[in-house]
Amino acid sequence: MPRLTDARKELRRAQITEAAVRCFSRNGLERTSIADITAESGLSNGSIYAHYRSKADLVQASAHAVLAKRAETLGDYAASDTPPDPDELLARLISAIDPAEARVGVQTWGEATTNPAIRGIVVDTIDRMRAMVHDCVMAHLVKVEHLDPAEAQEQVIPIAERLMALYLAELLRTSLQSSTEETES
Amino acid sequence: MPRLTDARKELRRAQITEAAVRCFSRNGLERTSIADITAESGLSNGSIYAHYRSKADLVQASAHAVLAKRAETLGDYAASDTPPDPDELLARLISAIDPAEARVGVQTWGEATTNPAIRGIVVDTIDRMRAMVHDCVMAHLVKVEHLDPAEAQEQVIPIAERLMALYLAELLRTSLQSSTEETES
DNA sequence: CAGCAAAAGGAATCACTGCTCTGTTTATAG
DNA sequence: CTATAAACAGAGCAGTGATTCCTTTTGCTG
Repeated sequence: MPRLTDARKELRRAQITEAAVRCFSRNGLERTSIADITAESGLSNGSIYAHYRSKADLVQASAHAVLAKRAETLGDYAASDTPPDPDELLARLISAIDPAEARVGVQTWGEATTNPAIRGIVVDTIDRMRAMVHDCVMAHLVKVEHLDPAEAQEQVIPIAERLMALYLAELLRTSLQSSTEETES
Repeated sequence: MPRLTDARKELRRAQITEAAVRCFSRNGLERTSIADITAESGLSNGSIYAHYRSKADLVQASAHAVLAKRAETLGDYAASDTPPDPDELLARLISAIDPAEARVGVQTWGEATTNPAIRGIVVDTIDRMRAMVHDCVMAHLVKVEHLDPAEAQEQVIPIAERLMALYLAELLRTSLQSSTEETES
């Protein structure tokens, strides 16, 4: 049964979402046409539909890719066994922000307000990140600050909340800076 | 020279933007057609174009209306001569959030990432709000906490930054809650 | 290698939407 | 009250863009 091997198929899908993300970051989710993505990916109209059922499907996959990548970055820090202090963690998260991806991320927030599928992805990712930040801060309070777990439990929530808020605000700020200048990696 | 008196003209414009905001909050900026706004406002296609040059123009006016209203709410608190303590200020701002407007607000963030006109409005409003929060916190530190102005100057920036971030995060959180249930005022 | 199904290409389709245009109605100034 | 120019209604136009369909090419399996 000749068809693309799974690995190759995954590559094509990635190639398409990456092109899509570039287009989205430049022109927004809705003002990007399939033709734009066709041109950017070097593929053709029809072949995109061989990999994604519809544009909505592709937008969903792209949103997921961008947000998941962001959560993964955080996951790396969270896994470290010397938990960074909260301000340090925030600084690292902020320095890992890519402007183009920030733009698409903020676009997904806007889309999420009216599109249930995207909302699911956004809410889910934010919740997961919040939980990781929470754990990270908790670990720091206990391991580095040597707080009593019960005491740490009391302090951790507002700290995690504040970190998430500052991070989201920074994403917004980045996304609102000159959109047409910097592009490539 | 017979035409609508200025007050009446302003009323019509407001009637249109209010209808537009309701549509946007339900379906998003791009998925709302002029026909939708026509139906929602009880007016007709042609008459909308008598008041707004284009859809982009109308979107801009609606965005401005939503954001300006939000800034105005903050302005009221800032003008008070008994400056609220920062947490109190935040609580008040949050309680003044209207879900439908939060949705449109977040949509404007997404739009701002690729639309210079909207970006101008968004950046401008956020800057103005940040300045007001800054002044408000400063006033509280000096008048209520009786800090030395020089000392207050040092502390005010991170506090204002944190307040803005928590407020923006709350706007986002609100906008991501069930979009199709609650609507009316 | 050969055969074949899937993938790629790309022109054609079709629905949709922003905007314009032509009367018709209405609010205002005198 | 009347004249008038703007506001309004709503059908029509033109352009756009997602999706489909059919043909050609390609990568996989036996």
